[in-house]
Amino acid sequence: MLLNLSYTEENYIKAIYRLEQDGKPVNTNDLSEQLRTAAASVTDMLKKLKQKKIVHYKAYYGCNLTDNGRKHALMIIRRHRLWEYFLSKKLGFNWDEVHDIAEELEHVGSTSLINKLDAFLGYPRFDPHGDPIPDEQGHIIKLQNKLLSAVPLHTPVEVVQIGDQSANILELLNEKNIRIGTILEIRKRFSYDQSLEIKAGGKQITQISKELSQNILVQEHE
Amino acid sequence: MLLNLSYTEENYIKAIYRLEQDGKPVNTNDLSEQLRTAAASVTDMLKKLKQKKIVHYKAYYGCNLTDNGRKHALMIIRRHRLWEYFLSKKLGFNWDEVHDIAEELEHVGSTSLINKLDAFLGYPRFDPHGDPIPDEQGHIIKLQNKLLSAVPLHTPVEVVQIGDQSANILELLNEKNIRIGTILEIRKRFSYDQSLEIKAGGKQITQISKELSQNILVQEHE
DNA sequence: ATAAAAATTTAGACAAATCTAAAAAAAATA
DNA sequence: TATTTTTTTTAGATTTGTCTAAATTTTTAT
Repeated sequence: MLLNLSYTEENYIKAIYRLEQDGKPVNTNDLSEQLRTAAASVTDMLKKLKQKKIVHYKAYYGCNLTDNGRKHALMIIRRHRLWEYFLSKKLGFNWDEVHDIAEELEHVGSTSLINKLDAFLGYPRFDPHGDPIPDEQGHIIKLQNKLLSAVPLHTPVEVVQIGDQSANILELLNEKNIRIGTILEIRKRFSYDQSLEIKAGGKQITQISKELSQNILVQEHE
Repeated sequence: MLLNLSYTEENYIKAIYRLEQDGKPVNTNDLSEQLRTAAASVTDMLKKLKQKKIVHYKAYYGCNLTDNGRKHALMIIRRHRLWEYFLSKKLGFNWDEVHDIAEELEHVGSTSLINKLDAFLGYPRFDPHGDPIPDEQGHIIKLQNKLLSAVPLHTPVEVVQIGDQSANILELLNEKNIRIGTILEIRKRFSYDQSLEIKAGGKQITQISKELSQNILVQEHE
């Protein structure tokens, strides 16, 4: 049912999916930045993906995934997140090491491989960063998480997801002993740079920059 | 220490390693057949691999792996066989389904991935087809197995390895209930086509073609 | 030893994905 | 609205791995 796509095409689809979250069309320039590829190359690829009915594309307007394209995206994400779970839970990698390896493994396309891996792992619903794993049909749990930056003072919240997947952010969070499940509470908010002073895990006090606070997703804690 | 190679280059190295087993130089034509690629393309690639010091190559003569090339080959084989073991033992695939998937997984190059996978699997020494798995240093157990075609009549032997890895042969062996560990005994040998009549697993009588008998490796059974 | 056959390499072309530089369109600004 | 700036596309070139057809070298057979 789904076409066989090249490694490169899959990376474009993933990037479009990521940038598309609000329904608006995705710019060529934003895509070119996301993929670190010249804008001219992106234009070429978008024409190709249009031909394959993976994106809607109009010159000078931008692109969106078709229903079919979105299915592809969800399958790639499913593969990526299942491998991340495997690497972290079975092979003992740290959560800040799994992303790059999963980035390669996700392109191995066999459907039966992924479904058997899913079963082997016990049908996990979230990857080690707290992101939901789409099921075999491409259904994905929608979370109503808040950004830490939007949480009021003195309200205990639980870390449930990290927005950015770079090794850099995960290294920083490790340093501060913040991981999925950690309870946070904001003590002060500095309006000068919108940085925060928080209590992490019930005792440790630490400073959080604006950028970081916009990449930590939390839920209320009882 | 080892260079980063493309998917394609790795496939050439694997094919050369396979054809090189007896130390003699590998012909361009044999390689081109093995890889299902035009001989002219093979010539081009051999020049490139020579530049990268992966093969010794002289025009009209043939090629051999350098010591460095052989190290690469052993690492690719290590990755392939560890994935085959994982697919078969952990995910529950049949042994005739694992080869093609491992063929893709083997190109994911992370060394720490493979070493952690090895540990997770308990450092297995043989893959599901009975082939030895090279260790982290590239050491590989040399087996002195016999081809079934070379075994005398009425001598019980144990299947320890399958030479050819195609799904076709494995399907045929499944049909005949022959797998690693099965005890075989040759009952008759037909000189017309060198086919065999054998007893498999102590009771079942079945016919084996010459081709098949040259791809079943066995050891003496007590 | 010489001619015929087989194997291998060279030459030139092609497809995929990329690039830079220039042109064109859309958006922002005056 | 006219002009400038930004974004996007077109044009033409590059790299990797591939192909076919022709030329060359090696091997085989007469």
